[in-house]
Amino acid sequence: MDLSSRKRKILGLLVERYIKTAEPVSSSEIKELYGEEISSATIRSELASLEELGYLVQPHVSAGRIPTELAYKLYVENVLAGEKKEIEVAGVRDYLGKKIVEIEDVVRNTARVISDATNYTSVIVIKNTDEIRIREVKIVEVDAGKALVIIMTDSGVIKDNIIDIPVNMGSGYVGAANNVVNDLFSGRTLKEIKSQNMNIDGEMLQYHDIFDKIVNLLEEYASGRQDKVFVEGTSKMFDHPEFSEIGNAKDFIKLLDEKEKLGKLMTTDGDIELSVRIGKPDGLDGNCSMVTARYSIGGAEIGKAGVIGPERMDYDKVVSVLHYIQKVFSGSDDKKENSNGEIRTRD
Amino acid sequence: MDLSSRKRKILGLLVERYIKTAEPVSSSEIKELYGEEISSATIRSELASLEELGYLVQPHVSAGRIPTELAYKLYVENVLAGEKKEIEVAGVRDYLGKKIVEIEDVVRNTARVISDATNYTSVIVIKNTDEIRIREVKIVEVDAGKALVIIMTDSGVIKDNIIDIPVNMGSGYVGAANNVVNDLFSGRTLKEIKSQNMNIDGEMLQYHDIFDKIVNLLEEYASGRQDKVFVEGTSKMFDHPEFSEIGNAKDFIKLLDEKEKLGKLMTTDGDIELSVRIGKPDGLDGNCSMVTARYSIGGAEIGKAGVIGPERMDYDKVVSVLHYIQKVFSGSDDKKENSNGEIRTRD
DNA sequence: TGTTAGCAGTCGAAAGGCAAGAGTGCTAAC
DNA sequence: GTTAGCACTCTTGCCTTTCGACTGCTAACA
Repeated sequence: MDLSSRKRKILGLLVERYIKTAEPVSSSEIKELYGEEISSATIRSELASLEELGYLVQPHVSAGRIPTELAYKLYVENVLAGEKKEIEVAGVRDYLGKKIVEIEDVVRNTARVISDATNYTSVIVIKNTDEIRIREVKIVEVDAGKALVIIMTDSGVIKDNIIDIPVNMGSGYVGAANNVVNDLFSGRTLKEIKSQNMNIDGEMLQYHDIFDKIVNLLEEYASGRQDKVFVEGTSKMFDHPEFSEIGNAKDFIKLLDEKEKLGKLMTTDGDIELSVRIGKPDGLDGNCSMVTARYSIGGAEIGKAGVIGPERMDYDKVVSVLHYIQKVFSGSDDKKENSNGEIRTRD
Repeated sequence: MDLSSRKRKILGLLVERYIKTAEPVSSSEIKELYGEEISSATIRSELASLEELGYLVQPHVSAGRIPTELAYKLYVENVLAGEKKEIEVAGVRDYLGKKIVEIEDVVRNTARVISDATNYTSVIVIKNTDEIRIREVKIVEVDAGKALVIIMTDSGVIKDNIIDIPVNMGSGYVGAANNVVNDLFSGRTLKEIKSQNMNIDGEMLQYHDIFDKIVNLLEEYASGRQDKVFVEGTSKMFDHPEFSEIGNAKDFIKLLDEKEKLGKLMTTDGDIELSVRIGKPDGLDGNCSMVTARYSIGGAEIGKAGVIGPERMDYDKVVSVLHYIQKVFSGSDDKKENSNGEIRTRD
């Protein structure tokens, strides 16, 4: 099943060429690219053999070859195994100056930067995971029987939500609840909170209700039902010829339109640092591909950032950009001290 | 310049027919629709006359006629002048049960409902106007020198923002600032606050800085730079044949992609209850039309809700749906009491 | 003067045919 | 195992023809 080194070289050249031109690649084109002396006839016989092995197809008999999913996967393996290209993406580091910023603004801007740098549509999902570390919880009464719960983490304010609280409990009630809840939650992740099975007794019992509601809120985030999905650069897809056919364009936009489905798709690959998914077998319709990377800000895991585009995608560039974003936002190449978050990088 | 009643009738039938079929309408088709006995030759001469007047064009000599912008505008005038169709849109009233909900969730869902009911792409912009009445402002310290400002209004929590505060001011500082700020802001609109020229003196002087920052925040909202734009049902555009040409589709998606521009476009028509804009002269490219309506929740003006689609749009339906949404959300047909917001309706 | 039937004329869309070009597979020779 | 040469296939573009849909015009009629 292993390919000869010549086959590998030819296949690699063909994939790269096709990524660039979106046209079937002929034997004579490869001859040009090959470097050493070799005849097109030899290449033709290699191409025929690669086709037999399932790496290539011919749209029709008098056309060149185009790569199959299998070929892309092999190509991507090589990209991931090799050194990442060093890419500097303008405008990213500006966000790192301020430590506390509204997380959604950072995310929206990150998405835009990724889209502009890669020229593909980018998607970021804020996964409300139970790995996020809570810095502080604030309960603020906003109306009779209603309170706003604000959950602050290392990476900013995640979300605010309204909960019901008991009425007629006196003016000190909310303040006291605040203290109790913070004793229990501050500095912990939801995972820890759930696994720790806190003991609530004596005076604390009266806040049991609020405690439960906050855990419920946190779990609601963690369940993924509330994942927030940000899409930027939708119109970039039109720059790629596969979407000049109206049917493909429609499928693509539909995918982006259904935010929940898209969010799920982004997160189904689990905890992989950087994952590349190609075509139908990976749950993507209409010969699309998706490259996603873990997305952390200053050590706190936020969710996934990624790119979605045609199967014929510039994987090398996309992987490099995402890798760079990952590196910068994780804070690992920054002198900034990070108190309590783990830092994860690839290298 | 006034049209004969027969011309008006023919033009009306033609526009409606074209809205339905997206095909040029022939004289014999109109003959069928006309009801009374009339020959196609007569209609042809009327059509020729309407073309001369600028209401119709012929794609080519052996085709039927299609309406021009002028014809649509006349048609829309009639739609707006006539009785609104009574339309009941499923799923809207569910949101009105709870009074305080996160405003963004309501908006997102409203947008989806509008899109589903009309079968066009819908856009809602939350205009951070200075007409929004502030219920309460909460300042919460989140970090040394950083505080989270939460602005609550009748229609929910609008937004939270981080501001810098003086360091080393003692633990009571933020609490006291809260009281001062609320004395000044609660129950007022930004407009009132700005026009009132509050006098800040004595003890209050030390909070001057915070006061200014909050006013700045509010003004930033009001300036419109921070308008939030929600788009739903992007893929619906593909259901309409004008977007089966890739160029048009691209223009349309680009328009939706540039959220700031889109937001501005939505709000440039000022304070009109329900506005219809058709084609280039109204700032829209690629024969698009846009119908927007004032969008209030329980008396508090939120922004604009609208629909964007091809020039050949079912204006009658769209206007009815938006009118219904407006009516329901304004709270005017609901028994729910509304304490301090003005209620505005059309009828 | 307005309305109508009839007819010639125009133009687009679809279908068919032809030529050019691109690229392959095969074969035979090295 | 590699290569040159050649026949073969299939797409693409272009042109022509045909068909059909509508119109505008004209002449007759109320």
